[in-house]
Amino acid sequence: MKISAHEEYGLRCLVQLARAEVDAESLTLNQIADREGLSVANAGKLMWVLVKAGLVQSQRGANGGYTLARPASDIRLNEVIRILDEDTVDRFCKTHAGVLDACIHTSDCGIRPVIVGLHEIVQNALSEITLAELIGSEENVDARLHQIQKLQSPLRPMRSAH
Amino acid sequence: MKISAHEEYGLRCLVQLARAEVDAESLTLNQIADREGLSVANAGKLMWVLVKAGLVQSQRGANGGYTLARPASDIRLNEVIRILDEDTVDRFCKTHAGVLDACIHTSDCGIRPVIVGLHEIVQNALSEITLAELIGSEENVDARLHQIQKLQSPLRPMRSAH
DNA sequence: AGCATTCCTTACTTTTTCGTCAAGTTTAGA
DNA sequence: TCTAAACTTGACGAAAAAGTAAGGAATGCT
Repeated sequence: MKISAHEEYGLRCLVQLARAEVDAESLTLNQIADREGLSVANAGKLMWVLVKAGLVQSQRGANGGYTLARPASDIRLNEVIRILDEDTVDRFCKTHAGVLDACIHTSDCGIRPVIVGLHEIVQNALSEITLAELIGSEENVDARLHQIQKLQSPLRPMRSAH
Repeated sequence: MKISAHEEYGLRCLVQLARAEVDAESLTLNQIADREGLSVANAGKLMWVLVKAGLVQSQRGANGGYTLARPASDIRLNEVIRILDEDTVDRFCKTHAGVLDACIHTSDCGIRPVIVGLHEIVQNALSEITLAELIGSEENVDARLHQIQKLQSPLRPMRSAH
């Protein structure tokens, strides 16, 4: 259960754009790559994904650059992650079926809902955070995260099934 | 934000052992591999990780096999995932620092707490589920997951920082 | 004791993912 | 129109993950 390089880098680039938005500036590819320690080519490919998804606007030519398509306060992290994931969505049992062609658990599978449910939980948590909230100081972001986490109340155990 | 093959397969094997525990039986490697559609070699490697971590007990020789080291109702999924992750833990900014040696955000980073916080949220959700709860019917497991998800109350927005 | 069964361990091959390079296309300004 | 800045795209090579194979060691049964 880890976050991929694509996801993290994409998120970082968006945060840079969110910071630039405060001053109504646009960022060039070189600026973004520099600030995030990425190669220009890699950052370019990453930005293209975000542009294609409609999250970022690009302006070509001299004095061009990238800007957020919407205010940072309107962009929620679940949308960002969904875009950067893209391909990994929709393959639950299908890809991890092992040697078999079809999932061996098609009839009554205890694993599938766990996989799906976990993704839902993560998406749910992410939808509570906007890009704008990430440009604050580290302490603020940290506090925000723990605020979300605390609200997961303790649960009554479920009766054993069978 | 996806689950690796290791994690899913490992979880599946544990569920098989949990089912066998109900009848106080032990499962051989071939049985596990068969039921999960994995190659024997691959399942063997997987089981070895679980044995080493103390989650599973193994008995060599004729009539040998694998059994859970503890009752399934005592094994929570966060522990399972943590074991199967192992190597991916503890590398937040460090591994994804891009071209640079050190994280470019060491001073005041908005991304790091997000990465860490997300893992905590996932671990939190997982700690509410035990292996025993996964051997029920698919509907029960699904209901259980949504029960957890529902308890994430809506949050008040955090004031913008700066 | 010897044999069959089963787990344990190491090394290797295949596949996927990640990152980079290089060439091409579009735009803005002099 | 010409030039430079900037984005776009596809192909390539390196690194990591996933899966495979084979030999070794322990246990129980006859």
